[in-house]
Amino acid sequence: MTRALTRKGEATRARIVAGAAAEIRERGVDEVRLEDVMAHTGTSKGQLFHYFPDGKEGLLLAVAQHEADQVLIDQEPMLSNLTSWPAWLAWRDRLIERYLAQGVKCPLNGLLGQTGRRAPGAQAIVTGLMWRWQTAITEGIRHMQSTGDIDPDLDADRAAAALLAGIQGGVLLLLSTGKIDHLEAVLDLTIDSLRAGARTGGS
Amino acid sequence: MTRALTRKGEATRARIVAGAAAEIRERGVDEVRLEDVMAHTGTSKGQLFHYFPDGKEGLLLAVAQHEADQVLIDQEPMLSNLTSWPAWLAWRDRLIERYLAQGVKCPLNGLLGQTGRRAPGAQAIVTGLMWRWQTAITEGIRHMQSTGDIDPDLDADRAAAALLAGIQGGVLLLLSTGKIDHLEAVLDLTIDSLRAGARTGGS
DNA sequence: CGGTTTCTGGACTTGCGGGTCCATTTTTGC
DNA sequence: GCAAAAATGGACCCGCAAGTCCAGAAACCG
Repeated sequence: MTRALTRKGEATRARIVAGAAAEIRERGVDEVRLEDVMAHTGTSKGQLFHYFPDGKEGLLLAVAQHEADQVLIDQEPMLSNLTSWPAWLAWRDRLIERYLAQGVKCPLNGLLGQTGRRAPGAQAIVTGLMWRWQTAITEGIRHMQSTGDIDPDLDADRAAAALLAGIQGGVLLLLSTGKIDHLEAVLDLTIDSLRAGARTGGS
Repeated sequence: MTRALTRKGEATRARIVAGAAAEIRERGVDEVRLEDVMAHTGTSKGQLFHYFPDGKEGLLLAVAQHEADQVLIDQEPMLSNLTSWPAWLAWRDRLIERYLAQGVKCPLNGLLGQTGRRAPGAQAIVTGLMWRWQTAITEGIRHMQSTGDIDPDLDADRAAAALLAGIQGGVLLLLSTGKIDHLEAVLDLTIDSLRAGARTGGS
């Protein structure tokens, strides 16, 4: 049933999603009109509603999923290979570099709150993104515990939760203040803290 | 010049701001129509534009300021008295309790991104809030350093930045997932980390 | 090929909600 | 008490952008 898209159709659909995503990143969800998407992607209103029968709602949902996936892809291959301290630092550097580059034009900004309100399903997309993100961090910590680089008594899930929250807050503050300082501080201090109780262990 | 409000006028204005704030907390910025504010506060359109000549823009700005102030007030008197470990824990408990209670109905949700887009000045309000918040935390850390409860070599500003980011992210994740776990993890792990290098001193 | 489906373009409708206006009532200050 | 200023109520306007519709072009498939 989802079948019914020709080659050309699929290409157009993808073009719409990518274009809309870019437009939203640039100017914010509620500043982007369907008309803007049309202009930016060279499509007509008929096409928009052909590919997204639910209108803006559906389009926003597709964009949200697209952006959520991108957030994790941008952290690869580092995020899936947190197997040594240099690897952790490389990941840290990638995050800083990534968010410094995009500055205020953050996909999360569109996802959180804004998209969340409009599209009910967007909430699920955000939750899914956070879950995958945190899981990857947890696995990294577990691996380091298995090699003795992190205290095995540490609650990996809890530590990953705290780190993820720190990152989210750091990005949030980057959006508000324009400074990367918070994100840097969180990453550096948290990673240092993880290194602290290495094989010396204990209370 | 700002003078021109009678007793009654000031009361009405305050009623509008408080009512609009409540409405926005409940249903989100872009779900709240001027009409809703009117119904909820028992006012007419004429009044709204009488007190907020800039229309919705101005009203939103006033609401944002009101909510920003409230966020800090809700943390008092703990936030301004981080002078012992029990005090820190009391502050921690207040935060958890506060956010657990309000759950998804978070003023920040309205402030960040949403209001920020619409009202240019809202950005400044958020920045101001974060600055005041972080300053209070920094002072708490400095005080603990002066009593020897925290390693004096620690960069208080940086640590406060990280903690603030963690809190923001924790709240963000509370909004997304409905779980308080992230916020708890951040507070507990960060405070533990601050306690760690007490008077034993650094490396 | 030729019938069928999908794709594309764009004119048109519609409803919502912010903003304007002014007439009336209440308060203020002398 | 009385003019001036502020407060109130609500009818009206108006633009915008989402959504509808359909006719024609292109692509698919046997």
